[in-house]
Amino acid sequence: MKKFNRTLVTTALPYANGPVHIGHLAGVYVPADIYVRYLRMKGEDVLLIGGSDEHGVPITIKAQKEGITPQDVVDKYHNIIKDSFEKFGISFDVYSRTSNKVHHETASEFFKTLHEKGEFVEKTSEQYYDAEANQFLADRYITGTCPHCKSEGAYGDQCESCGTSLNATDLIDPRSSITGNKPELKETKHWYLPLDKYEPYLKQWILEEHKEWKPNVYGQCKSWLDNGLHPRAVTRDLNWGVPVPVDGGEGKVLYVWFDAPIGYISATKEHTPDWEKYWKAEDSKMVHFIGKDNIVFHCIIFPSMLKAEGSYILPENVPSNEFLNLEGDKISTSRNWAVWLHEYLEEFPEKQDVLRYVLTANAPETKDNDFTWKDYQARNNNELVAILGNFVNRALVLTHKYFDGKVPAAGELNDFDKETLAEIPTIKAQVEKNLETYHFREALKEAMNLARLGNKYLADTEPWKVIKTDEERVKTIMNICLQISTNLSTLMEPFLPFSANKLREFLNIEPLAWENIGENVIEVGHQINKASLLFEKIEDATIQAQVDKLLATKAANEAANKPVTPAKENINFDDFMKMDVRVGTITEAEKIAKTKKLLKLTVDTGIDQRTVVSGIAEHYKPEEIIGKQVSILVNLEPKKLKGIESQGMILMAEDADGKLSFVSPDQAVKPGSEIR
RNA sequence: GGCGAGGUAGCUCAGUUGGUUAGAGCGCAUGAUUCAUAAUCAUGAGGUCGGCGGUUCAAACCCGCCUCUCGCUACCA
Repeated sequence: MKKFNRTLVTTALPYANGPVHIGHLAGVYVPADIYVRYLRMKGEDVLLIGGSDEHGVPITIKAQKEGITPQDVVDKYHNIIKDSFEKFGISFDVYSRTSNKVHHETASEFFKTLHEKGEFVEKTSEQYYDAEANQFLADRYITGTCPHCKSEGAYGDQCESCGTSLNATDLIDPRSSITGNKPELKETKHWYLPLDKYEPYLKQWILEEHKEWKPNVYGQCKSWLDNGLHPRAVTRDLNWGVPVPVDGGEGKVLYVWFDAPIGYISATKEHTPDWEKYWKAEDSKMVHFIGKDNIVFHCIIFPSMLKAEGSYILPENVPSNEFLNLEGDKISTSRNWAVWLHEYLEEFPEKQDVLRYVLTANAPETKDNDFTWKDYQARNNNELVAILGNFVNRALVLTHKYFDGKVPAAGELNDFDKETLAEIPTIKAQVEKNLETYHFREALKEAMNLARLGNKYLADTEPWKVIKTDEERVKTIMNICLQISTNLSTLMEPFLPFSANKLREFLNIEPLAWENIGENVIEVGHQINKASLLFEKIEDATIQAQVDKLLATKAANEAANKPVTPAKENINFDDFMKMDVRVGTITEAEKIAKTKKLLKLTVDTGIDQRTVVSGIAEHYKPEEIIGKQVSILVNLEPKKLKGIESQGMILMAEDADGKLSFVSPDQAVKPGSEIR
């Protein structure tokens, strides 16, 4: 194995268009923090780098919506995010931002270097341009009718209604969302990084030399590499970002994904004039902590950029977590389905470690996981309170009770004492092994075993009984319990820094080095402090309040967030009368094979029995809708879908969250009844 | 559509190069215990390892097909 002399740890840059939530913490920042705290305790040279990603189109859209400048948006969220991380004890050496001067200079230099080396390909293409707003339109700024499902309001890059990804030029009747005008096509030049050029190198580097990467990361890279890489545009027509620093770059900025990872470099520069040794020395190890949505950027694109530049090292590992869900649903900023860190800090003061613990114990390391408040409560009450907090409390209380809080001297150790103490180095080794291979969940579990060991030791030695007959023996027992407690304060430091600190206060000791674990470091006669509680039980009412809050916020936001679609143009009565809508009864329903959404329905329209293909399979099961009365447009011209002729259309009401429901008469009526 | 990851005890997850009775934590049951925030300790129940088929003396693990979940996906439509 390669020997490294220093480690550079980067954490994905959170996008500064909203606060951060538990998903961010669980996926990236807590594991990264555990890792660097561990390395620091071992006395290694390590930097933890982070910062806010402040460029890109969504920020300009948010600014426009709120009537403020993009800088206002990022200032606001950068401060909230930075503050949340600090309060959760994420021990950044530097937490920077991509809108600052150092970064603009660094990114600009980087681009120029590649440009001068001839690493870019320049290409001209046609893009939509809004003449009135005098700017090119990013895909997200163009809406129109989806060429596939014909629904309106599709974006230039994707139709949210049918999920298809699109090219802006495919949209029917495209509109600029800035002015509402019809945009025109205009030629524009962009710089592309020819990823295909680095493909052979990347294949060797990842597929051959980094088989130890996590399966999700390795698999994703392999998928990309096997499919072949293509040149990728690294500039955009936009005015918010790092300006393209070469001729012809006026009015253009670096693509946010080109600019953001360079943010790691700028942040390091900002932190230390010695930044180059972390980025360029062969004996430096770089590790990127990211979420699974970032894999391709950190494993393919950024390495290609670094390779193109030529003087940088590439990451040694890219531990990427999957996603954390919340109470069974995907975490979503726009739907406000999240536990926000700044809110948690207010509502659960002094409980940072509880969340750190729960998120580590249930981290989405191998697959998406679910965070529930009930699990949060259970882990706090049954693990932190009952196992860790309780053991420490027992040890301290007994020491005060029998020996006035002075560490007693151990007498001769019996076999059980020796066996117990011998467990400590074993646990230490297990924790190390797991931390070094990025298995934080397992590492934490092993660390908790030390507290379990303590509880078992007490149960087996029963000092509260022995004290009546053999005080000398109890001195030995308590000495060992205090040794375990001391070791716990060190072992838990990477995971639960606040509690480890509190425990040291109880024990009245200074921070220790990782290598002290397993050594007898607590002095005989040392006075310990009066114990208070390391963790407190969390009551049902507290948890219920959080669940209620979540549900209420969700409901409120759904109502407020989704504006009702504006009314369409007026039509005359004759137009309306052209539509023949009837009440029909569903008599048969079956799922159409190999489709996600489609059901084949047979409907009794009163006029006839007819077949209708309807995209409702995600909302209704075939067996539960038979006999249902629905509204059906009977004179829509037939259309073949998946080889089945659909003769009409079932009318559905679509809720803000996309949920469909039938439009049905509120009492049974005869099939064929007209709806007017 | 193509591709990737995942589907192991009620819940959350381990299972090394295929090798005996498939493990852990939480939850549950029973017992012990009272120093401790009714916390702790011991014991136990609970699994056709997503489904079907194949390779093998031997499959949770290798191969094929199917299925469910999550994700990625092209100047493809």
